[in-house]
Amino acid sequence: MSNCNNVNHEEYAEIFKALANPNRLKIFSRLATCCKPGTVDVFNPQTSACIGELGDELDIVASTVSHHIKELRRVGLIRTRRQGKNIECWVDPQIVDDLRDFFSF
Amino acid sequence: MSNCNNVNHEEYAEIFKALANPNRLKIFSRLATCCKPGTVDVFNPQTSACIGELGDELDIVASTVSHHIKELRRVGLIRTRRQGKNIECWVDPQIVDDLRDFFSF
DNA sequence: TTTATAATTCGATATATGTCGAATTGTAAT
DNA sequence: ATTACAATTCGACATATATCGAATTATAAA
Repeated sequence: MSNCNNVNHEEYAEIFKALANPNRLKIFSRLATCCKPGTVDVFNPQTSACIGELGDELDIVASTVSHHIKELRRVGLIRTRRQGKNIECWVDPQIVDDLRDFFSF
Repeated sequence: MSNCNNVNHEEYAEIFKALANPNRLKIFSRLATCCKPGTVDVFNPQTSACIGELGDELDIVASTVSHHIKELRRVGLIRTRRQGKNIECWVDPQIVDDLRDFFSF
């Protein structure tokens, strides 16, 4: 269960680049967190959010949030689906496990 | 032992930025890995390396390695000390634990 | 003291990024 | 069909970054 360097560094560098911007990191944390009031499970669907919500919470305009979401999605950190007028965003539990493993040398 | 968002996002964004470059990520992995032949412990001092070694292994000129090392050091991912003509570089075990915790939501 | 080796700093350049506002597209409600 | 709301795309700008080679500095050996 340890990394031991059998890892695609290019791919992980891309992932870390996605987490290297404070706003994107906040978005990711916001979507992954288990501490939001009203949530019980780690990856409770309740922790999902849409572009507008995220923009309001972080005080960024929608176009910028959209851009960040695209980037997080590109590297596989989050998933999205349209739900009516909104785009629902959530974190893929698998990637969090992978990242924890990355740091198990 | 879980992150739960009580975290300085600015600080971690800086750390991830340092890991966002393939060459820096390789340097970090190289220094942190437990799989190098001849090493037994996770953070065995044998896994340390100097600028020249790292440059040879990754085929980058010394000035670039030096620059990357400076950056990794700045954000606390590695430590260094001068040993004669060489600069010895190694990974601080604590930061690896911190990073694993970061992904324990 | 001179020479050799390792690392750092400096200057230059090309490339990428974050952010915004305006215009556009997609979806639902009236 | 019109209106309203949400998200995306586009264009622009300013800022940051990765990399190299040349020049410099630090340390050790002859």
